[in-house]
Amino acid sequence: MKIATFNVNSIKARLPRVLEWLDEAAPDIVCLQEIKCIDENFPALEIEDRGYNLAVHGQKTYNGVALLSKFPLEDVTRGLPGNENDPQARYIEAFTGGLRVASIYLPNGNPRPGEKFDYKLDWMAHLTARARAILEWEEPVVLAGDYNVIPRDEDCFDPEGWREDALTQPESRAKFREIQFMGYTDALRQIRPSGQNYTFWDYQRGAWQKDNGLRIDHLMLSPQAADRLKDCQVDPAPRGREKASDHTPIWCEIEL
DNA sequence: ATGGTAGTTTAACTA
Repeated sequence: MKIATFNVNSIKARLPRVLEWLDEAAPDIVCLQEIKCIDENFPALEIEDRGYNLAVHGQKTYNGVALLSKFPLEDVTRGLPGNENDPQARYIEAFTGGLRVASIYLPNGNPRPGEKFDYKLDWMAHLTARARAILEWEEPVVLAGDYNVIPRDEDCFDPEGWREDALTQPESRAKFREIQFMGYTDALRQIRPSGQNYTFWDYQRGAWQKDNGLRIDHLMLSPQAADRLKDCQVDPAPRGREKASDHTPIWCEIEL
């Protein structure tokens, strides 16, 4: 079972890129973030033509997440349980193909300090609570998406330059580690304990050409998923194409 | 010190 996550930065602007990536990478389950459209405007026909079922939690202009799966999507949850009055569409979860999968678009949190950073930490507290609740069910789980957290300095091209950024703050990193300490495994670091493995390069200042990247898109696995993890890779190719997203896909293979 | 890019939307926000 191949599970991928991809922050597309507008599904409308990115549709040709996403379709060609689906054809070449052939993931079984896909978590999309920043679709930037309401549910009715999601290009469902083009995706369903590729054999995917889909569940969308959309929003006008900003945010928006979706799940694609070759298997039926059951028990679909839109928004984080316990955070029902959150106006921002950043979480969708479902049971599909024998796994529980969530597509996560965690708040950026800049500028910091301020209400954006407070919102980020509050949102992470709700995510942590959900992760803990799910863990008790002892299912294979993949919590995948754009976490907007650089877990360690080695995951950033310029740690000193990013020292004041919301993505590297001790509070952000501590909440990310809390998910690990309760029992979730960072799939990429399980398979590749060291090395860059960036998933994001800014559009500005030639970041892609200089390989000035960040590792902020993560696949977090419950023990029942981690025990069956076979591979995990960043796929940098989509970032180098015309009309690319500023993120690139990352995927893992789980033998169920 | 500023600006550099992209998307949505059409001036300003988010990233």
